[in-house]
Amino acid sequence: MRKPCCDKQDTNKGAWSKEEDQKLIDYIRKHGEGCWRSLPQAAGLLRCGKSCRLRWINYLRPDLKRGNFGEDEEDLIIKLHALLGNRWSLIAGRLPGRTDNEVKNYWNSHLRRKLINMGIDPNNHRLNQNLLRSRNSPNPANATSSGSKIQAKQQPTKSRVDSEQTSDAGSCLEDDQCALPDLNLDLTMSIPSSSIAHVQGNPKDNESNFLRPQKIAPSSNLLLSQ
DNA sequence: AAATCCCGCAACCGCGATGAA
DNA sequence: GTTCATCGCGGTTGCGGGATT
Repeated sequence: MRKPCCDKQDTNKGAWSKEEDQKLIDYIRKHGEGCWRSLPQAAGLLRCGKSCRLRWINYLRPDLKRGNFGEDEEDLIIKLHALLGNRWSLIAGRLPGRTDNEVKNYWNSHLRRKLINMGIDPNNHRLNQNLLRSRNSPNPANATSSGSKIQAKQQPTKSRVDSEQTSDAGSCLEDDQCALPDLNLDLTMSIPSSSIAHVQGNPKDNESNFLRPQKIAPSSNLLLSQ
């Protein structure tokens, strides 16, 4: 049994009711986001602040797109994952109306399997060595990728046992044998003018800023060319 | 029709980062 | 420089419902 995230005994857990949703929406409409710690009490909710924040960000925000991912979105996620690894918030930041949780779930439930069926290791985006070998072997039956559902079912169920979950995808870009050789992942950012002075003063900050998604201004221009 | 399996999604938890005192 | 409170992220879990047996 998991330990509760909040010490308080009188906080609700689990699925949100419509009333709770409405309270949260009403409160944020009036007062805006922020100060999640004190929000539940102020809004009359028996929830911890963390839970409120998550509910708002992942489900209630008015600018959320929801619905199925388009092919262009799928492509973008795959490319960004190849470059960034499991930095879901950073990836979601390039997909308007999508949340990190949504992108993460979609990756784990759809895209991972899709790549596997294509013979690509979803962790490092390289062609699966076993598949490469079997493709070279005289028995073509080994190389087939049909029957995707059956193949998927042979995978250990998601992360529950799956140590593959952790990704070193970012490193594949340094490798000549990356599975996506035609991919030009020229992911560059234009630094907001207000922060240029800081960066110029300390060139090493370029890297650290890039790896710190929450520090990237929403207006940052992350260019992805192909 | 009932039982079981499996998938997708919402929500929770732990932990690192950050900023204020 | 240290401590503490809070926020935000990524990993993980659990439930509901559809698919399969």
